[in-house]
Amino acid sequence: MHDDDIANIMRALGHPVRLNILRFLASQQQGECCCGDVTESLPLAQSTVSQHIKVLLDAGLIERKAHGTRNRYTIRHDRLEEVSSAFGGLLDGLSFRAPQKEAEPA
Amino acid sequence: MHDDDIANIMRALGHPVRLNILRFLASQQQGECCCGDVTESLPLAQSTVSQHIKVLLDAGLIERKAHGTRNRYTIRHDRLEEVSSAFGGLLDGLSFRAPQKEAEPA
DNA sequence: CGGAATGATCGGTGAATTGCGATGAACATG
DNA sequence: CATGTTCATCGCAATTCACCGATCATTCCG
Repeated sequence: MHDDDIANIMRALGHPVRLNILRFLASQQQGECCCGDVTESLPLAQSTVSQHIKVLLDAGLIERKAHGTRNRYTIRHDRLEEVSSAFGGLLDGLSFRAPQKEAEPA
Repeated sequence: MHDDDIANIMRALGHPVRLNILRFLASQQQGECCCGDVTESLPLAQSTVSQHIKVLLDAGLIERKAHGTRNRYTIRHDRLEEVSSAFGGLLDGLSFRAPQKEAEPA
């Protein structure tokens, strides 16, 4: 994963409403979870929620499955794994300046 | 850590230049690392770099120490730990909708 | 004290984000 | 086919972001 991808995903995660939506989806996982449900759980207009959902979609964090007249959204756990490891890698890279040598000064 | 804090930090991490700056700081850790050094490593104006540094500062990800006429910047590893665990917690919360029951169906 | 260097901050510009209501496409149902 | 539901998308306004050059405060040095 490149910096741009990571940055993209971080930006997608960088809004409290979006975190809320993700959490809501996670909590509803097994059942229905359409845009309307999400909208009801938030003090925002439907169009705004749809917008936020689109950001999450574009970042690849959620998935849309058409289901009759509704759209069912689910979290992409596979992607979450990737994000997790990319983030871990990022933090690793930042920690104590990844030494070039294979052993630390004994 | 609240959603707003997490979102804030994610937003701070949500720009490739800022990731670059962090990495650069990490790589220079032991020595000097002032704004000028960072600026030289990027195709951006000094004021822009300073701006990005401010974002990282505000997010608490780096630290400024005055050092004569220069400012020395360092990564706040303590904070990075916090971020790491907060992020882990977030992902945990999103994974497989944290079951209410203490045991899974055996 | 008079430069020179460093770098934060200010003002400005254009692009992107966030929010909204309104519209329109897709689908189910009578 | 007409109607109702769901929701993505389209303007639109307000705010924030990213970037820049210019300026100003601080500090060092002669």
